[in-house]
Amino acid sequence: MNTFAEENYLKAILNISFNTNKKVSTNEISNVLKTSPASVTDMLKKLLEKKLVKYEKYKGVELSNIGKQYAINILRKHRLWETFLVEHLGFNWSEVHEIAEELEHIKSTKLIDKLDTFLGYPKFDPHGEPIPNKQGVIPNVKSTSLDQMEVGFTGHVLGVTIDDKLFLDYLTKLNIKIGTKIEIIQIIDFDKSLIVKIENIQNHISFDVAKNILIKNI
Amino acid sequence: MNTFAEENYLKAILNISFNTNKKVSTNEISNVLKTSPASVTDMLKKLLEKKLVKYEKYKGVELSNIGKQYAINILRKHRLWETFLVEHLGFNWSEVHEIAEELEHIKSTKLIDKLDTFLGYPKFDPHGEPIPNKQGVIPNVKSTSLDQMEVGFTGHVLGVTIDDKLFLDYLTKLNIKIGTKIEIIQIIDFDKSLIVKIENIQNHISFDVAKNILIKNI
DNA sequence: AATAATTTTTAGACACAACTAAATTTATTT
DNA sequence: AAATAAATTTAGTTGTGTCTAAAAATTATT
Repeated sequence: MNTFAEENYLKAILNISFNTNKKVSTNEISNVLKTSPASVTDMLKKLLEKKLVKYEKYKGVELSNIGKQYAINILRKHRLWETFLVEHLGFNWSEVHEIAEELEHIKSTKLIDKLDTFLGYPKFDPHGEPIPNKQGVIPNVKSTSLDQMEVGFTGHVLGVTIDDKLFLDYLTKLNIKIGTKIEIIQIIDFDKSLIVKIENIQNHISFDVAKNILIKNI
Repeated sequence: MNTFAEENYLKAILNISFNTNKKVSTNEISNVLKTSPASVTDMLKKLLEKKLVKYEKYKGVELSNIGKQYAINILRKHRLWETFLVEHLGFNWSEVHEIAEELEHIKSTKLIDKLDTFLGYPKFDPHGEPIPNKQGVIPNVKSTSLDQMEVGFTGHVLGVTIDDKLFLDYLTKLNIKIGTKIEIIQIIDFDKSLIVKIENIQNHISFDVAKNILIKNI
């Protein structure tokens, strides 16, 4: 079995390379995990030793097949617990990340499978992120971030791509949640910020916010 | 905040001294936690430093008020999680201990209070053990272990005092669970073992087993 | 292509929590 | 009361996972 620290490194590597599939740099990992680059190098050696990553000095890392399996399993646990916290314990979507960061390290496979059953095999977590199934298969939906769309576009929020309290609380204040209908009224050329209509109220949101909101891609 | 290891020591000290209220020895702790006595001494020094225990070299330990609060809170978390696992996820009472040993270290107070609410503020866990409330108050029921009773006694099982898989699986095989009616038919003088009637079937149980079964004390 | 800047790794330390072996203290016998 | 036994503590190591400072490798710039 792996330690918490090892699991957090695997998860970080998976997250960083999720869309790009490119090798991950030492610095990127140290930024995500808020540790020193030296610590990252130390850990990468350990993970290489355990054959959880493919790693060459100065050349970056990627997950091995086994490492990826582990990482996806942690993601599965994280997202199932988040679903439980929101749907059954009454947490709101901005509060659950930190708690799930701890719960995701609970080892029992039987536990997570029973939790999955209890929750009714959900495919998406409270942030719209896909939940890997027992076999590690991640449901995929074609989605696009809001910043890619043009003036006049109308669609519904599918999910968000970051799980940060400040961000989620801000969205909540804007009345944006999963399923919310959004219409793009105007795009400001200068900073690419957007004026959008949500529940018949106009709001001005930054490019950075739009980039982290996913909408259905027809 | 305290580490997992510290929390396990606090819990062990609480468990060992629960009924007696006497000081706990280094050896007792090392037996419970399956570590060396030397490790226990090291940790006791650390806990003393943090004012979580009262400890004098060679004289044994006891919990300080703060230490006791922490320990009771861990007990509360352990037992609430066990209740969740049995009542909502469909585990049986012999499977939940190991998992709860991990879950009890999840930090969030809000989580445990919401779990408590979700479960309906249970007073006893699946083994009949009392669950401390948010204030750390432990419900007390007057109970006696089965070995204290005499031939002819009839009563109902209130709970068990150890949370060991082998023991609980054995009880399950004997058809003993919480609420089960037990009648003492005979006590063997030689080894203090008991012949008991459970669901109209006679069984022979050892003194050791009887000692760990609690029955109502009228 | 040489130099500068950046990134990454190595070297050396440290805190935590465990260990074994040896020394010390306390308890029990004789 | 002295000798023996048992329990406990100290001393010295080890494995994780982190750190800082310095060295080495890679990338970017002139």
